[in-house]
Amino acid sequence: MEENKDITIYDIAKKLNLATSTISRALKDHPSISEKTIKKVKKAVEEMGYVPNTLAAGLRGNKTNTIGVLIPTITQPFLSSLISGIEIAAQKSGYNVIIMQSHDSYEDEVSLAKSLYSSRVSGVISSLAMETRDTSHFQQFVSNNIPLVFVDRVPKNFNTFRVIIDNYAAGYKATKHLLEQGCTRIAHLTAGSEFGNLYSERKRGYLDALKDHNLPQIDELIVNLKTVTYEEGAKASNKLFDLELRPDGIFASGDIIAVSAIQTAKKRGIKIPEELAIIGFNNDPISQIIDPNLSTITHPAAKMGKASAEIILKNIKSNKKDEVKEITFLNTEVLVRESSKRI
Amino acid sequence: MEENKDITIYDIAKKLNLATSTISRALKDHPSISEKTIKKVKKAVEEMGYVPNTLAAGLRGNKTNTIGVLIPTITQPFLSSLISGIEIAAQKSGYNVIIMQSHDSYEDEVSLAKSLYSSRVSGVISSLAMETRDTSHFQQFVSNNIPLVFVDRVPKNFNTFRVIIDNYAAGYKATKHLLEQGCTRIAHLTAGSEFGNLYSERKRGYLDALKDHNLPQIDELIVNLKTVTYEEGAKASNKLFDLELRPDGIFASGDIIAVSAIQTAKKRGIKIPEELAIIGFNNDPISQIIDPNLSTITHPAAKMGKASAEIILKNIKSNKKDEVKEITFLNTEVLVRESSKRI
DNA sequence: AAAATCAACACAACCGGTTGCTTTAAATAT
DNA sequence: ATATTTAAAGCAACCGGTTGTGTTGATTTT
Repeated sequence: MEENKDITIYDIAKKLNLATSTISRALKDHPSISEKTIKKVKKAVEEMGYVPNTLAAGLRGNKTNTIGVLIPTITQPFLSSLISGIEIAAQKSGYNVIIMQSHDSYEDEVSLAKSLYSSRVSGVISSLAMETRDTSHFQQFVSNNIPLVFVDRVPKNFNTFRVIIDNYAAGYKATKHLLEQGCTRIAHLTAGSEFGNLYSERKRGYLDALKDHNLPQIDELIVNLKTVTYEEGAKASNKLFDLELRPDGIFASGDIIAVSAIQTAKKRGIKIPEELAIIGFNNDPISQIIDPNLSTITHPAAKMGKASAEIILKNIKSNKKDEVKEITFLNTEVLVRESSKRI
Repeated sequence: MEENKDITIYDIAKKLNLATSTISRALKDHPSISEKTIKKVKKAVEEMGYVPNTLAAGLRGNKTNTIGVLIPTITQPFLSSLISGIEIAAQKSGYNVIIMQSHDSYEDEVSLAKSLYSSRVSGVISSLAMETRDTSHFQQFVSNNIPLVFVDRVPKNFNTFRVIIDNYAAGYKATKHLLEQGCTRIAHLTAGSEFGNLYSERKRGYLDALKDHNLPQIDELIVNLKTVTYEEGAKASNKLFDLELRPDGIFASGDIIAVSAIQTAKKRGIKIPEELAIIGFNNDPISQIIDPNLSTITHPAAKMGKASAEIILKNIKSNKKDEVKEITFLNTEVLVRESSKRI
């Protein structure tokens, strides 16, 4: 069992009769090392199969070239695209991404945040867990000058970078679109809590759009789902379809819910979009698979990831702890497809 | 700008008039530290807000409690579920997961493997990039006793752990199912290379099933896609539907392709499953959304991730470098839904 | 030719835990 | 009362790069 010890810069230094500091500097093309030596070092590195130990470098320099991402789950299309966007931007700058899933649990989020801090990530990007109300476990990053970006589901009162869409405007646009298609009884399928001001903002947009078109708020047309799942969507849809006065339009705050509504409606023989126009939210892959194709609101996941990563990269080692951090708004668009196209 | 230096065990040692070694041991409930001292230390840790530095610990101990995952992308449902499975198992044992995407590029894979090695991960789980032919960049892990698990798309000749499904059997089962539904001209939509023996194995199963049912291999019914995308699926499907003798069944080696085939067929007015039975592969979410629902082969992503992680955890620090590593096979099942149900 | 300048590299402390070995003091044995 | 064992904690090297400060010999300046 030969011990396969790692090659270190000490081994290279010994072989070339140089100091470790010279090796270290040569590897980063430091100007005070001669061309000749740099070449010699790099050749030896190649031959001996040296691989730098980022732990040692990180420990000494107190930085790790790693961005931590703390999100509810990676299996949702929106979030996996978000990560992908982060990852591509990070990789381009030589940064790695370490991903942790809170599974929407507050307890896990707290513990994982501590773990991220322990591993001395250079920056953190997070989308809050559904359960989360108190966000003080993120304070450690700000206090220690580790750039922190909240994305999509963000806390309201926390002075750090935020990358979001204008959920209010998006909700307004979605509803307005249905109104323009001639809908007069528009239902809204929403979810979860008022925290994270995601669904609640969309709902606010929905309500204001109605008001601006002189339509009343009808409470029985607004259904609040416990969880954003297909099953809950079907349950809520059935509730709507059982009403004496059925809605002629649905704005669902998520594509899964909208798809569920479409299929539930189809089972009942309700014609889409003639009798019922439906618009979703997110532009998930399923929105293009469902028949009829689902109209939806675009949610620029990859762009949001990219923007978040770039903010992190720009603010690493900036030492502007106490400044007011900007909020980045990304655009959403109404994507009109078959499920809502009446005219 | 107050310098917010991290609290270290030195700070705690100083405050309590103890040695750093005592602090370190107290934090891990070492038997040679008294209960009283342990309590005192933990209280101080709490009060002073000490957070351990895993870099330092990792450097000293040459281990990091981190599992590296190197896969083509995380946006495919199969792969994001795989990661999720890995992550849950890892988190349970106090391990973190660092994820890197090769984007199916060989060059990226090589560079990311080096990066994973640099960060001294305790284990590596990888699914090969499409482009990859040579896998010698993974040798460094095995040589240094870092457990390596290949999952799903695995190399043939590399003595390390592998977690896979029996793609041959799955391809056979899928085809057999179509045969049992009365299909006699079964097409096969496959993809990519012969390397990674993923699609090629499924195809072999397809061919053997035909043979066992005394049906000939018809080359015009076997279409090889360049990439596994909706568009390529549509193109291939149209090619099939343009044939003089159209197929009456399609076994598509992926749900996206199958869904694409369904929608292409529907556009042409081909009745599914009456005129054309279709079965996919993976059991992606879209398979339940498409109308008619897609029959498919289950691909136990989360289980495969869990199994991979458990193998890593079991083999960390085992020092059995030269042993023959086992292959883990997970089960697949034929999931019969509407798209293939004729009887 | 002596002094000043500079290129190129060496020295050694440092980052923050971990761990084998030693020391100290209290408890037990003789 | 002395020797022996044991519990509890201290000492210091170590992991592998990084970096501020020195050192040396060669080149340039006056």
